[in-house]
Amino acid sequence: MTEAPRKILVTAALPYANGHIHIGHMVEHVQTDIWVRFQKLRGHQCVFVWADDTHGSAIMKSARKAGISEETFIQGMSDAHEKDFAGFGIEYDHYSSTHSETNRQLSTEIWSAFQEKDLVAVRKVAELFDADTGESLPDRFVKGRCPKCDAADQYGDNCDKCGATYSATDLVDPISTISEKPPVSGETDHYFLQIEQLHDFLEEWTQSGQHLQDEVANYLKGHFLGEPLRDWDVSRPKPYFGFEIPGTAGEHFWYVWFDAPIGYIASTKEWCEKNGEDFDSWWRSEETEIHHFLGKDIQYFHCLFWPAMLKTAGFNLPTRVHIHGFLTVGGEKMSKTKGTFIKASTYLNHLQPEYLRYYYAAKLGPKLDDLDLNLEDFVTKVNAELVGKVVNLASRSAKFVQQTGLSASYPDDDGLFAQGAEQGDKIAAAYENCDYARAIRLILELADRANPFVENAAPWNLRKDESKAQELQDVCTIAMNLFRQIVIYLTPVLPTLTEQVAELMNDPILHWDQSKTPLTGTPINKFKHLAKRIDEKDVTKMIEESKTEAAEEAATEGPLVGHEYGDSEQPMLDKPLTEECTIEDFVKVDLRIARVVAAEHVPEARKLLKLTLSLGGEHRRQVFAGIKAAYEPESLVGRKVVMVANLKPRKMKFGLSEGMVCAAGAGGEEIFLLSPDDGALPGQRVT
RNA sequence: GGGCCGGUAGCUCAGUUGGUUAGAGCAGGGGACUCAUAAUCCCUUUGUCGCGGGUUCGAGUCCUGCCCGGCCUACCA
Repeated sequence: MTEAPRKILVTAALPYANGHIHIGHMVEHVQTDIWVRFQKLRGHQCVFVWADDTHGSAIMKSARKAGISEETFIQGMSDAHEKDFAGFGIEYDHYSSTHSETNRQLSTEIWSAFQEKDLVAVRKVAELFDADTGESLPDRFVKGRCPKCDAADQYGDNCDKCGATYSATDLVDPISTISEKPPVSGETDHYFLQIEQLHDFLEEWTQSGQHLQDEVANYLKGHFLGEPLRDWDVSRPKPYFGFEIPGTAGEHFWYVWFDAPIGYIASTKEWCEKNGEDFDSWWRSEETEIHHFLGKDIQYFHCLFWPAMLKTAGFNLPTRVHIHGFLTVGGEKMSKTKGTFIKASTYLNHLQPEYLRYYYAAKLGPKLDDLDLNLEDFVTKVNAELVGKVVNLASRSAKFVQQTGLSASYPDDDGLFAQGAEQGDKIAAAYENCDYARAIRLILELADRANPFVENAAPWNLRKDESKAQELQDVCTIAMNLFRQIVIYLTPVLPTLTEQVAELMNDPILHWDQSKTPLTGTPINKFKHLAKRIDEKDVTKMIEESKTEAAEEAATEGPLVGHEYGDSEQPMLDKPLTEECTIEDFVKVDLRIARVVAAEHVPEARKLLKLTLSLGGEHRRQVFAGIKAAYEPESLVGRKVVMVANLKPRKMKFGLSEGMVCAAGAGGEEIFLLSPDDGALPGQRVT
């Protein structure tokens, strides 16, 4: 029952470039990947595009904290994201960034459409700015005492302690979390999209029952569509990391949520250009289905603003928006202190990606319910179902046919294989509806039928009687085919297992319909373990590592540690960190304690002093140092400094310089030599 | 306070348009097998289907009130 090939475009929510991927994100990524792999396996043209979401205040802040440019920051994060996805077998067709030229162009195009339809309004908005950087401060970037209960250290939107909500301008003794100084209030122009003009369209689109889950449609109706839609503020004043709004002379930028979803289109466009595809056939064609996967936290963006944008600019509307719930671990929100805030990379240090893919699949339904990762359940399910029932089928029958291969024709199996083939339609329907939990249940039923078959046929007994060689081969041909059928059904979830089985049975698995025809006459390769059981210790180790990571993070970037000293961030801004180096790189530089034993002016030099440094004993070095403006020679004699002792000597106009002394400072008169604490001796190495 | 979702065996859940004695897996108990990754197979215990009303010949399934849990939201998008 093969359908006509469909043309399907799929997206997952764009990961924000402000942090690493964790196992909560993976729920969505696995959900999406399974759906995409399923569609491809069914023979449809299915393309999965996505990108990093890279703009906004949070990115600026993080980049600054890291002492690097935003561009460098988002590139590094994007690389890390892609690595995590690869580790989990997420097979997208194109990964882009919202900070791309294509996205800028498309954002401009959509913006123009709003302008042409006269749907953009400009109004003054009161807001707070950082005193140093002049940045507009989102509520979460302002802290102060709650105006209601006086609790300290509260964000500008609501109070953790008493639950009061207010605006950032109401905070008592507010400070900017950027400069730690009181913010400055002011007023700037903001650009708004008047989406109320599209109210009727949105009402119809969201309530049609075609595109959204019922809960979502109800939510939108109850919260937004029951009254006039407020104008949507899509601009932020400079400085802002994002795209400048055309015609605003660099004063205004699009709010990150304006250009983020446009990244779906931009990524598609890039993919089209790379693959010689016609862009309009994907985003301006009735033939194409568009499916978005995302979490319930961002549903209103995707179900109100986004359709409004697409409608206005004349793009395809989403065929279906698939919204999922959040991940809990052990019934609770992920917690850093409990070690359940597990990064994707941390998981991969300890466990196989397919285990989590399987577990998520076994628990994912089409609703918005939260998914709970119960670690005991996780171990049990994977070991009992995946390894004990499914994989065990192969490991108990493959080796009996290793010599002979599969029978030339498929033997009578009392309709077992045919039943499995029939079940395939139900399984496919479950996948199609994102009811993976149901799909897995249906698949396990097949395994629960196959194991008793092997039990009753008892190939281990047939083996003992040479006259039953044919029967033995037949029994194993059946067992291996039942196994393979199950594996085909699990392919969207467990792509690696499928590859292993294809190799074992010498027949590639490329299409769902291969589950309808038994494989015969092929050789069977030597059996190798297809999946290890989970060792609970690995789970424990993973939790421990997560705890350690969280503790380290808290130590290095504790919220306001050190802020009482009032150290400015300027030096880091002036000279961002250079690229990371290894300890091997570092030890190449031999830093030593040295004592200044002589110092004199170099008459012809504008900046240099000539120093004679002692490394103890008879070890002397002559060094020309550019510190003339800051130090008198006589004040230096006798003091200890830090020098680069293995620097290649350099011939200068005034003589040979045999090293460098270490100093910091802005330059000119502001140069400060490093000195060791008392006790460090000349000649000792700095490590 | 409002909205949504859920409350079925110790645990995780399934129960399709209301229809006979309410099911599965795991865990527990007993047995078998020994090919397999202490896997597998057979047998087996356990339920006031959250509580109270109502509709119906008949309700886990529909209506209603309440209790409990989760998520969202509280004039913010």
